[in-house]
Amino acid sequence: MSTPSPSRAPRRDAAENRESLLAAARLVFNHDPSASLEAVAAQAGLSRRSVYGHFANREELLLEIVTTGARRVATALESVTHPDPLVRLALIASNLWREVESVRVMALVAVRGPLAAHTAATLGAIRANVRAAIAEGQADGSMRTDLAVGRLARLVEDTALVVLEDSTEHPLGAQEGDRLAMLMTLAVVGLGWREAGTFIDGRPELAWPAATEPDIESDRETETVPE
Amino acid sequence: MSTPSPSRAPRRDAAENRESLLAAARLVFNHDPSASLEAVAAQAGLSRRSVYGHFANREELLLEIVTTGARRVATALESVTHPDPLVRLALIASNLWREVESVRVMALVAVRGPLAAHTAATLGAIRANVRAAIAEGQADGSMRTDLAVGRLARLVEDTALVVLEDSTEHPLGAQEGDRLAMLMTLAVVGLGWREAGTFIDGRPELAWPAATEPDIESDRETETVPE
DNA sequence: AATAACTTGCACAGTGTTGTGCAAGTTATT
DNA sequence: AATAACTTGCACAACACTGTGCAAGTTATT
Repeated sequence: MSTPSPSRAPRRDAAENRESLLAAARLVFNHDPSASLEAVAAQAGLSRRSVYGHFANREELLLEIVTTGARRVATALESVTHPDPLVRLALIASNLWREVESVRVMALVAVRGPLAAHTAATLGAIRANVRAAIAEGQADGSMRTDLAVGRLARLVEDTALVVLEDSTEHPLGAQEGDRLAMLMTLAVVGLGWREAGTFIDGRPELAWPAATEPDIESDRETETVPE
Repeated sequence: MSTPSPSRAPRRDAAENRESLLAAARLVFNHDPSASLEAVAAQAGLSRRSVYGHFANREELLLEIVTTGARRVATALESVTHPDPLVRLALIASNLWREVESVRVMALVAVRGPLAAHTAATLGAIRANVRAAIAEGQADGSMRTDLAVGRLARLVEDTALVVLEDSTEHPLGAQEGDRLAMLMTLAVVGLGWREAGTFIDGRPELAWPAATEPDIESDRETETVPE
């Protein structure tokens, strides 16, 4: 039943085209989530008609992008573990930024749009992780206790998205964005800005990974995040 | 030239219907910004056809809602003046919440959607106000200086919108929302959570206005913002 | 009661999209 | 070189919506 018999192996370029379409869709939808399939196909260098050779409908295409993206982010983030809940949160923020930076708009769609319900399951693990870290931080006194866990968790999430949104219109270097994501997260959970800054600087886990080629731009001051 | 002569005064109910349509549009579009005029008309108890008796097209209707809304908010906020820039920011956040609470989604559309360019002028005054407060706060050491004014200003704005968004899905009492808006704003500009809390509690200007009818639900604790 | 002002319902044109069928073409695989 | 796998272009139906014209109705105003 696995090999009906009178057929041949599927062509390899078909798979490539499928990937082209996915890549094109990521690009185009990241610019305008409600773009037409015509636009996507054009970007992929294919015809609109052929889209339907790979995906049953628009919905399915969209869904594939979003779910694989969500899975990618989820696996990257659920590996984050650290005894200190503040560090854990900061690491989550940092990793999220790195993963999602290049597909910001789609990420927002995935989280906000009608597909939110579908990604909720995949992203549930992350959410749980954030929630747990906050509960722990509230318990040990390192995070604010004037807001309920659930609300605070959502505010933390949304704040991460804010950084993404803002950087969409006002670009930010990878490193600056990384730091900003952490700073904002810490701010929301209750740390004052000096506290947050020294906290980050004091933990090697939160440091920006040293360049592979040693100090190639070590003369560049990065104390502050420029506009 | 003001009264051509062979006509009559316009009917009073027409103006009412126009208002009904605007109210309906606010309601419906606030639920789904891309809803059809059919839906709007139905909500107003009128026919789709009659919409065109009052507005040239969809765009014009949308525009009227957004611009009058923006004007309303702008006039409410530009009157905010206070020597202390922190208080000023908190007041802006607080007033914004009160003005916009009931039309959250439309507010987001007005600020984010394609009409953003149109409202930008109206809301420019507020933005300038926020920016000025931040610059002042940075100068006198009451706000963080690790982020540039422009970026910080945008983050403050976006954070206000986050509170609006979150409260759309997870409703919040008027007073709780008010306080949360202030807390988040202060957090973003650098205050630790205890600092922010005592700051708000220490300024009568930032207190929730006393009920007109004395303590009608005074038994309700509102120290914390529930989920 | 007369009449202008307004509303309504219907029909219709136009637009932009999605999704399908099919015949003819191109291309990878065997 | 044969052939299945894939792409393409075109035509077509369907849908949901916007905007307009018009004749017939209803209602406020005078």
